[in-house]
Amino acid sequence: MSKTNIRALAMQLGLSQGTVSKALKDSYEISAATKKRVMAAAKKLNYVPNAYASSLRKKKSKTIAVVLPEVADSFFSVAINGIESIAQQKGYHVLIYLTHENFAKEKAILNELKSGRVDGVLLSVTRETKNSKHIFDLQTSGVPVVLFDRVLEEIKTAKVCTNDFDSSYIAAKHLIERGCTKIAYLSISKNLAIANERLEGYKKAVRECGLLFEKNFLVACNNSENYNYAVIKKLLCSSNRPNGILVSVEKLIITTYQVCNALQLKIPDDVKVAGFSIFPSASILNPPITTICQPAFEIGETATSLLFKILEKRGVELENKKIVLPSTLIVRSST
Amino acid sequence: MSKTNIRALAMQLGLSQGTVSKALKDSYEISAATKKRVMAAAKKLNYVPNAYASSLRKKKSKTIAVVLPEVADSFFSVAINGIESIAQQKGYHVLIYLTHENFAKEKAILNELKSGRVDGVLLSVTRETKNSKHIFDLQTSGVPVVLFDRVLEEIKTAKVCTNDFDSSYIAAKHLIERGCTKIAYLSISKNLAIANERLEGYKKAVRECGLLFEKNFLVACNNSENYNYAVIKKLLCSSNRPNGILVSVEKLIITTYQVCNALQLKIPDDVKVAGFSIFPSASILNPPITTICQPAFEIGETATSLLFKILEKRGVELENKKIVLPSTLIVRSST
DNA sequence: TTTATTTACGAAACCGTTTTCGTAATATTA
DNA sequence: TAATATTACGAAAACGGTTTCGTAAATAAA
Repeated sequence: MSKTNIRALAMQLGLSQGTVSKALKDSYEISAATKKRVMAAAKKLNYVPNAYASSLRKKKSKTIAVVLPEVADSFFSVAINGIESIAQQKGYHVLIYLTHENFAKEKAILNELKSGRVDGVLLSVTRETKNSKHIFDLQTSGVPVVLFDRVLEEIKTAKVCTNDFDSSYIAAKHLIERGCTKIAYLSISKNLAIANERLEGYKKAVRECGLLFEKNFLVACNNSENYNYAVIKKLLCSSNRPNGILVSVEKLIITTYQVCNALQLKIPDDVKVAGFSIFPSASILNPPITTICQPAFEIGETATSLLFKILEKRGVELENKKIVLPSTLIVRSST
Repeated sequence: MSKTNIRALAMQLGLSQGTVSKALKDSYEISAATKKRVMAAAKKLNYVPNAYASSLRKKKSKTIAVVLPEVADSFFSVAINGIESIAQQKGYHVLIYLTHENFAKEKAILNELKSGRVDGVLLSVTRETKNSKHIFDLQTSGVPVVLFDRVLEEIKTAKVCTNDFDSSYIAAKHLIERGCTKIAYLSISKNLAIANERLEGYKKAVRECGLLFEKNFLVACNNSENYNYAVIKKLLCSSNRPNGILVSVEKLIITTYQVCNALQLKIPDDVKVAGFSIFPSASILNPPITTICQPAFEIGETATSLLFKILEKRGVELENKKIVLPSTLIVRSST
């Protein structure tokens, strides 16, 4: 066990605890000579201060929490990298919590985070989250929350996301320019603001261009791969088959391609496909897929930086602003 | 602020702190009536115990750390899912630290973890890690460490990994069966045990089959995409071009495909390619790639379960065993 | 030389829990 | 009824740091 606590260290040195504590923090109250002695002894005894004792007294944990739906998706993996890189650089620790798209879990986790365990929270809500009371409660308990990617407008705080409406609109337009006349839209959630933005962007493009709009072109997918496969297959087998598909979420791209392969539909000849994705393998798919590529790393970084601005009290007033980092349409041979 | 601490709660109820504390933990010392009263008041005042005060007193943090090279890779993303799912189920918190393949960082992180911040550590070492003193030090300071995927044999502890040697051997054999006579091997590290296992598996297959073995078939890649692209290109432009490639790490698969496209080399006609990967998109690549698929989720789960067995002191003696979860070769059209 | 100031440190309170131990009040047994 | 056991709670000491405040000694100013 790391038996050397500050008391033992002080004993060894013939100093008081307080003096040792101050010396280690390079306090002006302590003479240079003493500091040197203390540092040397600390190193020799391999003294590592107890994190929780310190946090308890200082009421600062040097820890943030990241709460997100899942990490299997490329987007969140990369976002975590952005978050961790800033946090590590600031000397902060990162707790990670997965909600698995389960609202009750999100609520329970946020409630637990009132325990003083973290100084701040980065949150991307579940697909089920409609109500925001649990977030508000956490905020009023004194824990700042920054929302990223899947944000909730009604919460007053900093938010970082991408231009879902515009990029969806642009992608749909692109499909239309490439000759698509019947465009289907694969969605994953009805509650999510982000999902609605994408849907509305798509709708706007379709409306503007006077395309005919079949109700069954709006395909609601869920968490079940089998279900999604079936429902996409049904879409592509229908008499009124779409000749373009806008896929609003990464993993559905794979399913879409698989269905096309199974049905021997040629992309882009029979159907053109574009999707929201940051697949590193986008360029080597068959065919390479046109993607709306989200700045995942930057979103993570930016959200974390904003949180730290609050934590470091540089500007207390930076609340309730929304930062939009643009996605980019990368055209490849699937359209 | 969450002002309600246990003292305030006790005051409100006209009880002592100790009594309230015990009541909340359903101690036998407290009458049923009092418990009920306390629970009700706690709920009403939205009392959430301070995590660090509790940890400090109990000398248990209910927290584990996951230290790994990076999370951009599919493997680690999925492993984290496995880890988090077990941890959450046990009521533990998960701290995540990325070393970015930097040994000094790994050392610093592990040293910091002597602070009592965590009860245990799950570690997958960096590509640079040769020395294991820092791990040993952490262990002797009383923090159990379980290694996963990228393990270090010399450390006495539980280890969870996959059968890198065998699966590499099998994959190389497979390439040979498919007619490859000149097989290159793309590697990423010289230190890593796991990398060496894979290399040796490959070598064994090549040797067994009496294939000619060019020194330049062993291609050492690194973290730089540009470098890797160049070096793979050089390999495929050489007069003695290989007709099979075994790719030992996921992200190099993409580079390999890109180089083949650029050089207009047909997979699998001109070169057959197989690689270690858990790409969800493996089946829709051009062409679908034959992969050695690692049980990432299970590795994460198993490592975490082992750690909890130590933490919960069920069997103190479960040290120094290595659990091998087999990978599976999934043959697709790239070979 | 006397007074004011600065320097360098120690004593002790404090952060918010948990846990040990002691003890009235009540219940049980002899 | 007296002796013993049990029940239900309170007082106080931890846990290991940090921080406030007080104060001798050293130094500077008058």
